[in-house]
Order: sequence, then structure tokens, then C-alpha cells
Amino acid sequence: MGRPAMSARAPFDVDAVAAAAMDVFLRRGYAATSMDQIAETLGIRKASLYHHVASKEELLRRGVERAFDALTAVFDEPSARHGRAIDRLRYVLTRIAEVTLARAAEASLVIRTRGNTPFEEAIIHRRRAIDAAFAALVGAAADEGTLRADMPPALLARMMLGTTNALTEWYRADGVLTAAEIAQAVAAMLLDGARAPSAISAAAAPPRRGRRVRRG
Amino acid sequence: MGRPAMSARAPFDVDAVAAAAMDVFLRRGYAATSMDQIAETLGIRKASLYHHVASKEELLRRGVERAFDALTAVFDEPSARHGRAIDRLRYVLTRIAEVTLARAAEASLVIRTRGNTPFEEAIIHRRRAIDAAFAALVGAAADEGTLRADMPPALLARMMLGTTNALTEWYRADGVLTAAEIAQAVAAMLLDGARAPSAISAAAAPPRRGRRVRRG
DNA sequence: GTCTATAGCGCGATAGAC
DNA sequence: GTCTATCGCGCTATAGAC
Repeated sequence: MGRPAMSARAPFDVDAVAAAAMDVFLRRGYAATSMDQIAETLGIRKASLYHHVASKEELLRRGVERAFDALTAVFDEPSARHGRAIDRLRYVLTRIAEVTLARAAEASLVIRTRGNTPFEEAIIHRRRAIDAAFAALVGAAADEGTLRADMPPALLARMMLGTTNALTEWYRADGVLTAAEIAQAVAAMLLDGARAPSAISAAAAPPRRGRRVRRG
Repeated sequence: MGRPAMSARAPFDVDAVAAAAMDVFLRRGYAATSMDQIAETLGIRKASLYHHVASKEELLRRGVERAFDALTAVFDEPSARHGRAIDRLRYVLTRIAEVTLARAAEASLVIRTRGNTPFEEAIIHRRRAIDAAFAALVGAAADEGTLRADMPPALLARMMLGTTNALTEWYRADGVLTAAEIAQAVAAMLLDGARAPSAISAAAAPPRRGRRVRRG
């Protein structure tokens, strides 16, 4: 237990406490993070946190608010609203990836939420609105004929958002690639594919091995 | 609290308890699931669970074991070991998606693990071996020249596994699409792209801070 | 093989001194 | 604004009756 240094130390405001909490939330997960652990990273005692925030859930609320604000704003950007659907889709995909990386901790709070409490249910509900907006964009591209037609647009949309959501699980800002570079790569792989343009691969499925889908 | 029916009811074995636990783990997450909630779905009291299993962590261990066994087996299948790397990659990608869907609850135990306890750290460690095997396969395809060369193979591998990992977050076995169909779609989108073959999209980055990805 | 009852512990949050 | 001390609760796990 790091005894707090009684000597000089910058005073904390609520934003500093929230920022410290986001770090721990990203690494350990919200539920598995105790107020003790947040306090420890700040060099103070748990009880002192409650001078800055009213509850642990307030930290969660602050985080998801920032994530939702940033994500919903993407759909209002000019490049997301004008032009061919396929171009708007590429833009939105790139921007969602950028925002997810730039606000990785806050985004992971939204992504990992299971809906176990009433407040968590509200998060799920709000996330569905974003999912729906994105699915509508994918649907528009499908109607336009610029997306492959051999699978449902709703499935494409889910897989794409799955890919961006998964970014928070491994991305850390100190890597060699910038967030913008990774976001570009996400959109490029999802829309254009990972194959070299010239490489033609056997498109055959794996041989059927008895589809055991458990828990029918 | 559902009072257990004292009348006739099939006796439980350890597998039935484990299967019930997996259902709840998938929906609520491992940490957020209490032994009380598992017992309730079986219609017995919490204390009775301990006649079948020694601890909550034993349930986690059983699920993780099944997930790892199924995933590692994929790399030993003949189609994963012979042929062009790009074809092996397509096969493994499809099979990983299939296995992730068929064992969604068990796979999610592995995927959501944060490494907060010594046992969880061991899970992370073992998962890294699978990630490495997959990354090696992607690297082989890159060396072969059948993957796009404008982004690092390691990044491609991470994004691909991110996409399959995300499947457990929304897939439920009662949907219209079978696990095999979804797995096919995952590999098709990741390797060939979501765009219609004819549709040429503006490849421009969002104007904001568009740095293009370089690096082999 | 299931029950009731409870030990033991860690957590979020509060009270009040300094 | 931080501290020590503690309350109250829910959790995993155990004890022992039936």
C-alpha cells in the first residue's frame, strides 16, 4: 500500500480522477476494478475519492457519455452525409475506428457492457441506436449495388462493427502504428479484403464436419 | 427465488451443471455471474452446486479447456497444414469462426479474460500461443505474396482474430443463419472484402489527418 | 443429493477527526 | 482534501441436518 506522500503533489480535480479510473477500467474491466485500485494509482486512500466523485457508477457514466458523444458525432460529419453510400461507409468505418482508438478506455466501457443492471441496460439501448445507424448505412450501400450481394447486409454490418469493437482489446497508444494508420487499415481490409488484388484463392468451404451448434 | 420442485426431476451430473453455467456466463459474463444465479437456472440451491463442482473457478477451467482444445485442433487439421498459405489461411479462418460459434460460451470465457488473477494470466498466456500460430499463418501468406502488402501482416492477423472474437458478442444459435454460413461470410469478407467486385470506391482517407499507411 | 444456516471476506460508501 | 475506522451488503464456500 503506497502511503501517500505528504509532501508536494498536484491537487486532483474530478477529471484527473476520471482519467485515472479510465486507465484501470481499460486494463482490468469496470466490474473487476475496485475503488481501492483507482485510489492507489492516484496515491490517495479510497475514501478520498468520494470527495471528487459521488460513486463508482458516476465514473462509468462519465466514460460512456464521452464515448457516445464521439461516436454519434461521426454520423453527423459532412462526409458521412453526402455522396455515394459506399464512400460514406468507408468514411464512417474509418472514423469509428479512429474514435474507438482515440477513446479506447471509454469505448471499451460501452463495448463490454453486458446489461446486468438497469443503468447497463440503458447503455445497451443507446448502443443499439449507433448499431442501427451504421446498419442503415451498410444497407444503403447494398441497395446501391456497391456491396457484395451473397450475404445479408445486416451480417456485414455486424461483422464490421465487431472488428472495430475488438480494437480496444489490443491497441495501446505506444505502438509503432498511429491510430489513424490502423483506422485506415481497418476500412481497407473490411471493404477491399486482405488478399492481394491479384491473388485468387480457392473459395471452397472447409469440408462439412457436422455442424454442432450447441445449446440449440 | 424459485423454490425447487420436490417432485420428479432428472438428477444432475457435473456436465449438466457446467452447461447451465456456460449459458449464464455467456449472457452475464463470468465475474458478474453468481453461483446463486447458476443454481436458480437448475432449480436447486446454491449450496447444492458444491456437491457437483468444487468451486466457481472449476467451471471456468472446464469451459476454457474446451475452448482451447477446439481451437488448437484447428491448426492440426490436414487442410490447415498443406497447400498454399492463402488457402490454409482461408480454411483456418473459417474453422476458427465455426468453432467460436459452436462453442460461443466457452470461447467468450477465453476472449473476455482480462488477466486479473494468476489463473486468468495463465489463460492469457495460452491464448497468446493461438494468436501466434495464426499470425504465423498470416505471415506465411504475406511472404507468399498473396496478401496485400500495404499494411503489416501482424496487424492483419490481429484485425482478423478481432473479427472472429467479436462473433460471441451477438451470435445466438437460434438465428436464421447457421454457424457454418456465418463462418463462410467471415472469411469471405476478411479476405475478399465487403465491396462488390465491380464497385470501385474512393480510397481517400478522411480529410482530417489522413496519413496513408506505409510499411511492409 | 438437496436443504438451511452461517462463516469469512472484499467491496462500495459514509462518518467524523485533522 | 485526505485520513482512519466502520457499516452494510453480497459473494464464495463450508457445516451439518435430513
